[in-house]
Amino acid sequence: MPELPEVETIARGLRTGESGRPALPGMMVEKVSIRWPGHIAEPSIPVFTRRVRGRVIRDVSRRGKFVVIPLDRETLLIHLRMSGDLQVAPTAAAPDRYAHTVFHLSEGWDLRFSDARKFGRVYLAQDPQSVLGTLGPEPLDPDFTPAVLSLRLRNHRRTLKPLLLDQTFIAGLGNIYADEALHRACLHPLRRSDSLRREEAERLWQGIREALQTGLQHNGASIDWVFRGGDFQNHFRVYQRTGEPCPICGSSIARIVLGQRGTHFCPSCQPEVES
DNA sequence: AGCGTCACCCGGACGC
DNA sequence: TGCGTCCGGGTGACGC
Repeated sequence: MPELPEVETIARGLRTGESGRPALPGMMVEKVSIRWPGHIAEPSIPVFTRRVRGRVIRDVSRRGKFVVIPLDRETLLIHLRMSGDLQVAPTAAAPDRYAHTVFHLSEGWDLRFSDARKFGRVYLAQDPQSVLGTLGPEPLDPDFTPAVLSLRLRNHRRTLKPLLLDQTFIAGLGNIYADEALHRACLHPLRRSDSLRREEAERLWQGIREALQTGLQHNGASIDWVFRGGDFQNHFRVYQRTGEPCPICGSSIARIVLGQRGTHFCPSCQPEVES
């Protein structure tokens, strides 16, 4: 489940090049191999194949959990979902069995979208806003102030944890960083969004920023999906630490299910009543 | 309208 | 070995 820090780490690597692999900007897509049609969300496969051919990659960036690749015409948008990974590899090297979509680039290089669980999606859009338009604010953007978060929280009467996972509320958080952010903010995941006092909303803002920035410093977390490099998984405070001691107070980390998602928290640091 | 819940898409991991 | 179950991001259906 690549979330904001993992997607950002992947996007940076593709933009600048890494470990002997070239940077993507400036390279041309000579053709695309689609081994599993379900990967292509839009447009249709024939149209996608035709329109992407001959395009030059201008940049690689990120919006929410999307990898955004502007071409000289149109924009390629890739959502990695659960198990997706993007790698640059020599065309001559055998692709792994999950490389369902492969862009053959200039100079003998591939951009490979490997995705074991096939949840990922590729979009080719004239206007990237048609795909990204519903996303909420970027949590690390300077415009995302505590006041902005506070206002958005009060505009809903929703359970905190599922609200943090709602990409239209805030873009980029997934299960890991939502749990880690709530723990840092000392807020119970069942709290109602409109019940937070100003000081609590500020704590949540801080918790979100700290969790994401710490994840970024560790190049993201490597669990479940094939992702090399990141080691934030060794620094989780609550996520997937059910029964283990809270790093702050030593209490046993609890796990509940909220909105069909495993939710990890410290019952002592994150009391259900106002703190 | 806003909210919560659930099914669905997949296949790896794991328990029995 | 071979089942069954769990997990999860995002979307859409449904009911309140």
